[in-house]
Amino acid sequence: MSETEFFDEGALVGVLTAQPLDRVLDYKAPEGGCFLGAFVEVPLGPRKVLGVVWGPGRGDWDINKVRSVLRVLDVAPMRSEMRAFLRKAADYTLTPMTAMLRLATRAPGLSDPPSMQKVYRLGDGTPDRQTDARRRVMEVLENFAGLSFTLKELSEEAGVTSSVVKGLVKQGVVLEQDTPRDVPFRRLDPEYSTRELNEDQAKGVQALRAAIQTGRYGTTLLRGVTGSGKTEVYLEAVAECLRMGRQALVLLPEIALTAEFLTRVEARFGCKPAEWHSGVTMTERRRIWKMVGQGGAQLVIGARSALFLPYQNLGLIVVDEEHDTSYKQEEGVLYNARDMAVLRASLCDARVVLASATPSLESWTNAEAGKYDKLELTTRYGAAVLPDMRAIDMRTEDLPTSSWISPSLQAAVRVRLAKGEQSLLFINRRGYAPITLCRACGHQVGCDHCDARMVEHRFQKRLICHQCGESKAMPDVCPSCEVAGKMAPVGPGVERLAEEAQTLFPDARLAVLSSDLFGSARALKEGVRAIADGGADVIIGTQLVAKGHNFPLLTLVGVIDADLGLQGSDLRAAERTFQLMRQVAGRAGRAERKGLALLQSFQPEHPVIRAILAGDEEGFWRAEAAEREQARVPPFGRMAGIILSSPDLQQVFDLGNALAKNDMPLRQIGAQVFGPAPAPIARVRGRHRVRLLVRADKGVPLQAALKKWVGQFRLKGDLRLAVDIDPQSFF
DNA sequence: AGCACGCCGACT
DNA sequence: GTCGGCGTGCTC
Repeated sequence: MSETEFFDEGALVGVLTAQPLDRVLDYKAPEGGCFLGAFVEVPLGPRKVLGVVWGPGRGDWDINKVRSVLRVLDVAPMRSEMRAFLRKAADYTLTPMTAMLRLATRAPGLSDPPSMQKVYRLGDGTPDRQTDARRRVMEVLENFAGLSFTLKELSEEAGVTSSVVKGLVKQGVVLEQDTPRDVPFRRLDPEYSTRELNEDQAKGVQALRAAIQTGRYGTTLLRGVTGSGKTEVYLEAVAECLRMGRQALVLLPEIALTAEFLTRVEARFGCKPAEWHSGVTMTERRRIWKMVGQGGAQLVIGARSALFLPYQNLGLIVVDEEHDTSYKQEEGVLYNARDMAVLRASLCDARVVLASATPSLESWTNAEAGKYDKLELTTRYGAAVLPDMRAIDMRTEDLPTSSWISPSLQAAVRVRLAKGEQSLLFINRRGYAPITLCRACGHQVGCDHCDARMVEHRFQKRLICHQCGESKAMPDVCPSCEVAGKMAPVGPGVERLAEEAQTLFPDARLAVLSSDLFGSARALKEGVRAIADGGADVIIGTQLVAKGHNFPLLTLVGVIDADLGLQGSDLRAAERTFQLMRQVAGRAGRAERKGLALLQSFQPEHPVIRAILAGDEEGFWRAEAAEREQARVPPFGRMAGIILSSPDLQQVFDLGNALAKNDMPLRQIGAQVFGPAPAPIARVRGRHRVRLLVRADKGVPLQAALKKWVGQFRLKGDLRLAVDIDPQSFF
């Protein structure tokens, strides 16, 4: 590629901005010229906006209207590989480039001058009068010589008010200096603390090291059952990457990004890595963005958006829990972080490690086909062993209505209680009851803005829509037939299960673990720790508990409804259930005690339940792969979803029908259209949503056909259309 | 995305 | 008469 790398002052340059004008805009290069990839500030209408010099100008805009780039920003220019990554990701997901750029500049104040802060250190003057407070300040500065303090840090450490420090500054005893706020992260030491590895782990580490040393792209699927020490293995891969002088990124599902994990990283490398997720402050975001771009951050631990940081020498991306569905962004830019990690790595000669106890069928298939290397950790760490897994056949259990804990499960819990061990009752439903029904007329309380049912949350004494967050008071009178006192909860949620457990085991200490019962991530973490330390005998939990916390006293897992997720037409339902069960089952008996997992099921002969119980992972994957291959669905075919939305129901259906009828561009590549049908949630925040599904064979130019197909229609008014490549949810 | 322009209903 | 509703169009 012969691209001009530098543009002289006045030359026509194309600038990509984050404004939703789907094209690169022409500007004149500023005074002093600019490099390709430079971050710049440009005038756009009455505003100044951020942009990136994307290439030579197109020259098709009235030259008299072309304005000049205002200035080049003082940040590292965007590397060509990053531009290629954004372009390819845009092509793959059918996302406008401007939206991609927005993802890549998700840090505030990039156009501000480097932010400065005042720091204080010891000078060589002596105070006119020595006081207690002044002595304490000087002691602190002497004890931590070489470190610099902010005013707040220093005065707090010394236990004085800030005026004491200011007074010392005036006399030259303490020096006040300006330093940049965005400082490099402390260097991580790959040799800081190495840990004894078992044979399996050592073999895995060796293979990963060799792979990283090649300095080439490649993907490794790292499979390891819960407790097999996956984290230790990939942290050694990180260490090797750091030794090579390259940067590393560890992606975690947002919920798994805990202080506990960061502490582990710190224990391995001697200091904390950069931490990137939605809860990080704006100043810290800007620091990370800038430092990643200039090599002042070696390791980022982050949620999926960390993939779009401006790494200058990325050598390794670890995607932990790669099967986790939260890697697929479901709003805004629809991308799957796992796939984008592979794309990005392939463009910058980095290694990818996909880690999971229960890989996605996509990754499993890629590994089987030899596209990914395979590493397996089979030995469990320490003395822990996999639990026994058995089904409880609910058809033969004697269970009154509105109860969900079968006699067999009750008996198992009682055994644990007698031995002082913990039991976990797992149910994948938040709230008290999923349905609130009027016993007089059959009316179900729904959300006013969405087509979702309102879920009763008894702790909060409200009905909540899990889609839009809308809540209302629990009605006493039926909103439909106006009969009073007939509203009744139907079905179990985690809160209701807790109620039942309390009645069944009145002397047991109960703990409910559900994400919405803790105000903050910190409170949640505290709660989990207290419970893990033995603060409860019976734990009732939702999805949340399936994510990697260690409960040493836990020896029984009871899955209330193992059939949830088997019904329906979701092509990944079986896979999800399998993964979830395996993970929850992985909780039991992580320490020395042998665990037991009991799955309550109305169809224990279902192949998925049978495969889980048999512990036959390979068998499950093979059977599932064969079914999908037969149906030519992912990963053996390709799918795309089209979501249309508008406040006007008629309008969305009209467009949906028009799309379905004018499907020539799709027929040309042999793809089929299904729908239009109401989307998984047919109404969200007052907008009606309709979905079409497209299925195509592998290897056909699906994106191009979709573009052509969708491009036939101009969207009027408030009508919106989103293309979702590789959709994850189907109803 | 913003922001201006512009064309129709109820107000001091 | 005009204040203001938000539909349409423009930004290099």
